[in-house]
Amino acid sequence: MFFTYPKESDVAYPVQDETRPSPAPQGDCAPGPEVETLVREMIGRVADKWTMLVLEELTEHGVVRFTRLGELVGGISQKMLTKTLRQLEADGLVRRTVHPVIPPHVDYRLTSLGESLSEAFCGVWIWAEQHHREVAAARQMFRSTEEAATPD
Amino acid sequence: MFFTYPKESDVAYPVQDETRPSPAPQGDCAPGPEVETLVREMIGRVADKWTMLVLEELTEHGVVRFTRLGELVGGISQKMLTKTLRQLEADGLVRRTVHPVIPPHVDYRLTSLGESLSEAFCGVWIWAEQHHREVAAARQMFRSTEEAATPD
DNA sequence: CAGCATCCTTTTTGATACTG
DNA sequence: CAGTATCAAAAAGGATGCTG
Repeated sequence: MFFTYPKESDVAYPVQDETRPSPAPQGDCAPGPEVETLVREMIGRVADKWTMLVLEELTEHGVVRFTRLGELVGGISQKMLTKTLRQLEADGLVRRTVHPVIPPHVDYRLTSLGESLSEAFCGVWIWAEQHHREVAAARQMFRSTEEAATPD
Repeated sequence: MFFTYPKESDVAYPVQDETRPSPAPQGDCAPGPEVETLVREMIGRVADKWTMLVLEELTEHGVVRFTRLGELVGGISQKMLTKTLRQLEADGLVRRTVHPVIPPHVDYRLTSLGESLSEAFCGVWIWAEQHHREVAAARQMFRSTEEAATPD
C-alpha cells in the first residue's frame, strides 16, 4: 500500500511549540480540574442519540404523551424512548405523570431543572443554526480533498 | 421504529391539554421547523462519547499532539481518538497539521468554527457546574423511590 | 510518533410478542 | 395506550500487530 494518509490539511514548518498553556482564545469558560469530572459525567449522560432530541421536543411542546413524543422525535423505538425518558426522569430533568384511567394516559414534561438544561443548550441550537452551512461546506471540501489524495 | 398507530388521538380524556403548541416556557430558542432538521444533524454529529471531550481539551490546551490529546482526554483508545478527530476535521471544527519530520509530528487545534462551537457549549458546562448536585440528588431520590416501589 | 488494519468483545438498538 | 420482555442485529469500542 502506498501513502495511506487520507489527506493532509497542512504541511510544513519545523516544530516548535505544542501544548502551549495559553488559554482559550475566546469566551473561555474554563472549568476547574475537579469540576471537569462532573461535567464529563453530565456529558456522558446527555451525549447519546436521543436524549437531546427528546429534551428538545419536550421544550417545544410542553406536556406530551408517550406515543406522541415518539412521533415528535421520529425514528425512535419505544424501547429507546422508554429508556431515554427513564434516564431523564432519574436525573430529575423530566417529570412523568400517570393518569389512572383506562386506557392508560401518561405524560411527560420538563422539570425546572430540565428547563434550565434546555436553556443551556440554547447556545448550541443557535450555533447549529448559524453555522451549519459552514459545516456543510467544510465537509464537502474535506471530501474532495480526500479523494484528491486517493489515487483511485 | 414506531408502529404507526391508526390515528393519533381519537379519544377525549378528562385531561387538560397536551402537546400544546405554546412555545417554550422560558428562554425559548425555538428553532424553525426546517431548521430543526439540520440542528438534529449537528446533534448527531456531536452527541457521542468523545467529541465534546476532545473539543474541550483542545479548547483548554490550544495546540496539542495526537498522543498528548489522548492522554488529556483520558480513557480513549487511539482508534476512537483518530475517528473523533477525523470527524471533527471533516466538519471543519479542527485543523490537523502534519509536520514532515521523523518521527512524525502531528498536531491538532480548533478552527475558528470549532472555537465558536466550544463557546456555544460554554452554557452547558456552566449548567453542569451549577446543577450537578441537583442531578445527583434527583438520582438518589429516584433510586429510593424505585426500590420503595419494588416489593423486593 | 501517529496512525491503519484486523480481530474480537461489549453495548446499543431494533423488531416482535405480550400485558394491564 | 404505555409499556415490559426477549431475541437478534448492528454499532461502538478495545487490544494488538504492523508500518513510515
